[in-house]
Amino acid sequence: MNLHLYNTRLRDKELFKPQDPHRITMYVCGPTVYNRVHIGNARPAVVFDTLFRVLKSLYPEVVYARNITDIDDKIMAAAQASGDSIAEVSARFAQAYFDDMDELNNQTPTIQPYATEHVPQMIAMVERLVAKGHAYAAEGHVLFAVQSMPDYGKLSNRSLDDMLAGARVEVAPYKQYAGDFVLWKPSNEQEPGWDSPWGRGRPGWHLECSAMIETHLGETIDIHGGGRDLIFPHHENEVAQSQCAHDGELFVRYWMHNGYINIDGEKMSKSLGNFKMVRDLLDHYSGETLRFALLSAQYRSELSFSVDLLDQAKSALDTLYGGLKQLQSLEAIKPDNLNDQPFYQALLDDLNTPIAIRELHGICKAMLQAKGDEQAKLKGLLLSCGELLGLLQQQPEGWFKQAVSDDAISADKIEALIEARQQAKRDKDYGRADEVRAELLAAGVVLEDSREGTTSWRRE
RNA sequence: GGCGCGGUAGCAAAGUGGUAAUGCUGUGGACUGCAACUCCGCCAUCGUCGGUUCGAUUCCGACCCGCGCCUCCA
Repeated sequence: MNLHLYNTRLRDKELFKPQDPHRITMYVCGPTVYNRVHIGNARPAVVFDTLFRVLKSLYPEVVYARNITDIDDKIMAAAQASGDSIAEVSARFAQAYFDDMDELNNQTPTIQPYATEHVPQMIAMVERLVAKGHAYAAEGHVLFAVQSMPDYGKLSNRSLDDMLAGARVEVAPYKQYAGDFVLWKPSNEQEPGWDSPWGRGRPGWHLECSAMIETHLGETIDIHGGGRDLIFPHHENEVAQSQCAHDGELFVRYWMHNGYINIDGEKMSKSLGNFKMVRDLLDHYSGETLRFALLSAQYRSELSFSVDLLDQAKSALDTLYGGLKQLQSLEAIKPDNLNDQPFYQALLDDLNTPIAIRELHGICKAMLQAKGDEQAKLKGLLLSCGELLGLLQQQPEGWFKQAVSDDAISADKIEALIEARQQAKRDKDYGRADEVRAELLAAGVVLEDSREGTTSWRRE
């Protein structure tokens, strides 16, 4: 079983060879908790959760860490605006993030470290960088000297000269070189801060990840993931800090970056204001529908996000759950492994989820045509494959009857109307029967009569 | 200016040097009291122009268009 992954570091797909096949280490950049996350923030969570599942199917132990950044100027601003403390704001939005990620069927990462719980490690790392000549203190700040690292810019494939030519860099007076970035910055009395050798202050943006990776996963990790927009400066600077602190030891073996979610051809982002909050989408679509939509494109591709996309995801899931519903009473026979399955092969090829989903449909179709044990095996296969994607794990009845919005018609009322329609049908009063069906359809409920005369229902 | 990505049916999205998966939608039919579900069938020549090749959507070149990063960003 060979897993191939696209490695940003090499700009090529390559065979995944872990450092230690008994213990895989993966780190993914989590949110800065100053507000609710949008669907673009959810993409890496879903993508790397899927990778987490695949890795667990291949290796005995996978340590997956996803951080919570709970100290940041944006959190300070949010706290100021709301009147709550920084701790209250970050705790509230961290919990909101966990809730949203749960809704999307993401498994809980092995470790969810908080930046504020690793400040001593960050300070220690800065001290080491200063001692090794890679960083310098100036006016209460400590800066990383990018020119001290020959390979700086390698991950993002850019040279120092080119970067500065872009000229969006604000050159602070305390910088020795325009491209140097902040490791530590001073805090005033109103701002949160920690005592350090350079005075009371707080860490720069990139430092936390380096410190938490070192603390929990070691100097060299197998996989580091995040959105494409983090390649520079965030990940480039993480590499710089970590490798220089570790005397050049390789920091990350496989760098993985997911593409953006686009709306009308443009990147969804907070600065453009064209984002959709996960929470708001959940008012209209189930978490599983959102997850399916996010997996409908290969993770490195951009994904065109729209109401259409979500409707399509919902319909596709209806088809798959519809197949499972037909065989509800059939006991599934789970496969021992998925090794020979095209579905699995697709995922092992850099998480080709569109092909994996195609295979899901193929298995479902084959399942409905099969008989006996073969059918039970295909049902088990479909469920096992679905599990690897974090899909199809609920009862079909539950899928079809879940009410997504609060003002949906109740199940009791639906049942009552169905009984009224059954009576009308018995009376051959088809006009009345159709009336009831139209009434329910208007409320978003579709009726399905069976050959036996029973009627089941589902929400659209 | 530097670096990079992409243009495939109405929508979404794979893929391959030998005339293009899959899903959704639409549509024809079977089934149904009528529907829904299900089943059978139909619906693209892959941005443009050149080149290489027996043959290119797939390789090369040019061009057009769109998008991204260049210290807020998943």
